[in-house]
Amino acid sequence: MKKEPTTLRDIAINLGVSISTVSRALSGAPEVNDQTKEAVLKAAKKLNYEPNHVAQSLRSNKTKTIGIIVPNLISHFFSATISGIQNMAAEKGYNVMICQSNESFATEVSNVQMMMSHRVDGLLISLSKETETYDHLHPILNRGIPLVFFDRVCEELNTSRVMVDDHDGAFKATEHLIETGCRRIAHISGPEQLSISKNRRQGYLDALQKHNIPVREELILHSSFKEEDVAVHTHTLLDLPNPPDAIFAVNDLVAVQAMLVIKERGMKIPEDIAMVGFTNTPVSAFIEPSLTTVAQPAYQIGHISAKHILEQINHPQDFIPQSIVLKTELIVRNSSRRKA
Amino acid sequence: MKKEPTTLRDIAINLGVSISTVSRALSGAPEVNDQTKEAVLKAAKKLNYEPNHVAQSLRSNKTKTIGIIVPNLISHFFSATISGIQNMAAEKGYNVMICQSNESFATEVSNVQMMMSHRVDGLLISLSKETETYDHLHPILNRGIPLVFFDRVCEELNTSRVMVDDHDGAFKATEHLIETGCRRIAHISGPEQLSISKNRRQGYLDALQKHNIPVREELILHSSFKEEDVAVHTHTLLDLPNPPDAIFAVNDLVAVQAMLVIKERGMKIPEDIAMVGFTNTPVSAFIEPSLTTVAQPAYQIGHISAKHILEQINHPQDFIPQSIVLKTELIVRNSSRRKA
DNA sequence: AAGCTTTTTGGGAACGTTTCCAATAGAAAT
DNA sequence: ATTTCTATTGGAAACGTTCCCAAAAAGCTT
Repeated sequence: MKKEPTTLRDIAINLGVSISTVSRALSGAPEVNDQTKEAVLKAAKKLNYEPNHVAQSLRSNKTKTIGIIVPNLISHFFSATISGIQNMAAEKGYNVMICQSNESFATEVSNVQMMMSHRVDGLLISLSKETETYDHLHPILNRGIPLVFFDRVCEELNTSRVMVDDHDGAFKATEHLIETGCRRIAHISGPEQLSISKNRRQGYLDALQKHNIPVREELILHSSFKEEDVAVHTHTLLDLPNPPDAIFAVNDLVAVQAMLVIKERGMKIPEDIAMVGFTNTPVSAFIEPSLTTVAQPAYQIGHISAKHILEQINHPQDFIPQSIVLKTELIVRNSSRRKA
Repeated sequence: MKKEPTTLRDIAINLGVSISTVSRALSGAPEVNDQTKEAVLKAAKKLNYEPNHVAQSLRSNKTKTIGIIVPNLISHFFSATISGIQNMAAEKGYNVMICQSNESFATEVSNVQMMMSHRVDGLLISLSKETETYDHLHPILNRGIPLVFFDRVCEELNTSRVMVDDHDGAFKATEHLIETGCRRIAHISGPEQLSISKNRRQGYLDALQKHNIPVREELILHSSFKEEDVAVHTHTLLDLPNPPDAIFAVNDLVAVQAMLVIKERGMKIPEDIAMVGFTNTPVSAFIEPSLTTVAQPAYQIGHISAKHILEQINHPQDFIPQSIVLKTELIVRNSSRRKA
């Protein structure tokens, strides 16, 4: 029933040569005679030989695998990123092992441990929203395993990072709202410890400052990414004595949830209140009104992250940690189009 | 700089005991003395021991890894499925290795080979749209590696399958259109060889037949999933002398693309033409008008697929191939709401 | 024909585990 | 005191590779 896979030994016995010779023939070593090489290749095919990657990994101390840890797989941004990573990895002969932290720090810790046990050649990670300490990553660094953060990065550790210019994107978004005549611009931010929350918030603040618009603390709210949470915050904003005339949300998901509440309350977007999101999720183009947003090149982020970590894996000597910052693009749609 | 990971041998030397003892202590074997066990555990922690999963795999002939091959990672359906798989796998102590075929048969073949090389304990696959033969999967079956198809299944091989009742979903969708008064119902199908295309098409046909509506061949078009392709087909349908008053699309993506063309031509949905999709992608709820669709429990599909393959892995003796068919749910939204 | 280099091959260790089998020690039983 | 038993430990093989080193074979040179 269950047939044992063919090994080098099987081929060697079949041909009456040594295991070493078979190994050399299959790995394309130059010292092996052309005829024997041909015979080995033929026998390998006949016996359906498939190299045992596990044994190769043990022997070579390289797994040709890169680990990926993301908060979730389901949101479009992360799945697009992973798509970019996987395609680049495959191109270079690497495979990917994927874990979701489900936004839980504890799960992230055990994911990291698992990746270490698995002896991945490198680790790409986007932090969970709960992550505030980085001790769980020290073993990775101590062992010299290449580590690259993407999107939700860690600014304390001396590693490479791939991200977009969150500050600039948020700045452009906010400035755009100002230019369309909004003056009471609220910001629904994300979990405070996340780099993206901090940077986008700062971009928002700096845009206000540039245009001499005073910051009103009550217009800045931190949300977890949960739907109920966003709804509550939106109601809070709309219930203010002097409610906002625009909301800049930390991402499209939050923006969309807020829009639902606004529409439910019978208010018009953008006439009563303008909306801007972040990321350019597919939904943003289709929702009514279509959502102005800051586009992040998700696939590119993955592609570049993978490329970068592979370089670090294959040329560890000339590696210096760097922060790769990609450009965002403001996509103006109907949720912010109003006569200024 | 790069520190070598601690091995059992390191712990053994550190304590002056044998490797066997260390191994037994860490694996919780009963024969080991309580004091030595404790000492070993302490030393392991002190030296940051992390079991070498590669060595364990080689020795045990089990990788505790399940492979996943999907056409793409980026579409919501597949990422949701994978999320379900990964969470279930993690719960049972397994990890996942993921490949995208990018809808290419050649890539799928090499993905399968890679999975074999990696000695995955089981393989979950959703076929590429180009896949028409299954020779590349025979080695998997011959070696007795559990293989489970999901969503885009193979009906020729004697393996387990997890899918939704595509026929029933399509039937309900078509019947719904008929009930709202549509009589010239077109169907934009998918690649012909895909099981989902065949089954949804048949559901559509059977609903027409049940209601004595003659089938018009010119109203049934097969599309690749490419956007341009869908646009061309939609124009073709609308240009017919007797154009359709409804379109049932093989999935939401196709439906949304068709809607764009319809709106572009200045026609009203659902008044001029009603639309129904399949899958219940997030976009379908937000597009204007909101899209009536047949909901597939994507996460559940993944969860159940993983659960099933794990049972097959761990209890191969009492395994019998089965087809697990999940229910769909028709979600009526505005794209098909018209006074009948 | 003997010595030399070059080409090709084989043997065996090693990677880090697990596990079978044997060995030791002490305790219990006679 | 001798035997028998149990509890605990160590040694070594094995999983399938790769690669170092030595050995054999073949081709050159003198």
